[in-house]
Amino acid sequence: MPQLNSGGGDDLGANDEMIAFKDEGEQDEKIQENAFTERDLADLKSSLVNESEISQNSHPPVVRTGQQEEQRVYEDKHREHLEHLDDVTKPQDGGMYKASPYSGYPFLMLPDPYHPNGQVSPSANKVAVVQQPHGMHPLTSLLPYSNEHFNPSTSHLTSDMSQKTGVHRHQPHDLTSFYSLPSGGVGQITSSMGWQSQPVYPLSSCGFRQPYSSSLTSNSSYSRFSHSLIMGPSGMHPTGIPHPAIVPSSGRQEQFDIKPHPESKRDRESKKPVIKKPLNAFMLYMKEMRAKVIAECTLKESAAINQILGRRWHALTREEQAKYYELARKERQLHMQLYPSWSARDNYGKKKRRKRDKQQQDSATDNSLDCS
DNA sequence: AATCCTTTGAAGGGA
DNA sequence: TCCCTTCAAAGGATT
Repeated sequence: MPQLNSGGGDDLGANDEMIAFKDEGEQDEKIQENAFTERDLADLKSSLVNESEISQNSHPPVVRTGQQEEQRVYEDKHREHLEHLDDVTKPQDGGMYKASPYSGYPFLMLPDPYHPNGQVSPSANKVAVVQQPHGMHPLTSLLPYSNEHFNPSTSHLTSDMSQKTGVHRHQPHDLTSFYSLPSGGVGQITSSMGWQSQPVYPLSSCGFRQPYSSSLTSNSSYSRFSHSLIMGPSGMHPTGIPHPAIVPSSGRQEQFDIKPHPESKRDRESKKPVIKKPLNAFMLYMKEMRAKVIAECTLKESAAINQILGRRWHALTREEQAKYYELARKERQLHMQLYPSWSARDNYGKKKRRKRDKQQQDSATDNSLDCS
């Protein structure tokens, strides 16, 4: 069980996450890893025969002008919105949040305060945080997990009891303030503001898919989520903000179809939305950095991209990793508060995996990555 | 259509 | 306490 009550507030459960650093601490090792990370792209590409054939004539130039323009428009559009974020940004986070460079997705970005020489890399040191409507917590991405918990009148949020463990879960913050949305907030949330989907990076210029078009109307965007947990009487969550953590068990969000069609009771039950696991630090890092890797190395295969990201993750400094651990900790914290009875075990068996020889896989992996 | 691949970290269960 | 398994995201590849 996470140590939720270790320090109260945002200090909850921080220590355990830092344990992961112990094996990666040496600074010289970091330098070496940083050195080979420059080569990892070429290494992986060379290992991918098909990819290398495609990209042998150097990397195609990444067209960013459109993206930058969208970014500028987005920032202008939401400048006023962001001005209100100071109200909900905690002191230790002060000054860390700023507008996301990703257009069409309302990230708050965490510029890296630890970057050497004060240099800020284009995107490597920014952490995507879902932007919230006025008066909402930066981690609002996890708030509307369920209608019940999102209801401002749900007073039990401040202190909930886990139905399974009986562990008393204290609220580090007055979450009711986070849940409270401005009246009419549903209609005020534009498609460009809403985080109705997974984080989407504007990578159309480099061929990365954009599963959710920014041109979608609010209704069309929200229509991906239609379960009673998140939908109001009109087929929408009372807040109008569905969350990516809730997806129909029948498939991915983008595959979800709310069209009413005859279904058996069994089918309906089988399509109950699944409360997904909160993302860990590395997953958050991957979500942010995937687009950058794709743009840099023109790779699309996630397995190869994840290999690169895994190595880059290890190349990060402790401070850089700490940002993601902190975000992940807050995500878990909110997830636990919103779903006290949820267990990671609940989703076991949702994926049917084939058994494979792990040792054989490991040896193969070692060989393929032996390029440093 | 379903699953695999590939990464790290969290969580849970069994020994 | 340790070890193992599963899942979380992603999308092309494979079955």
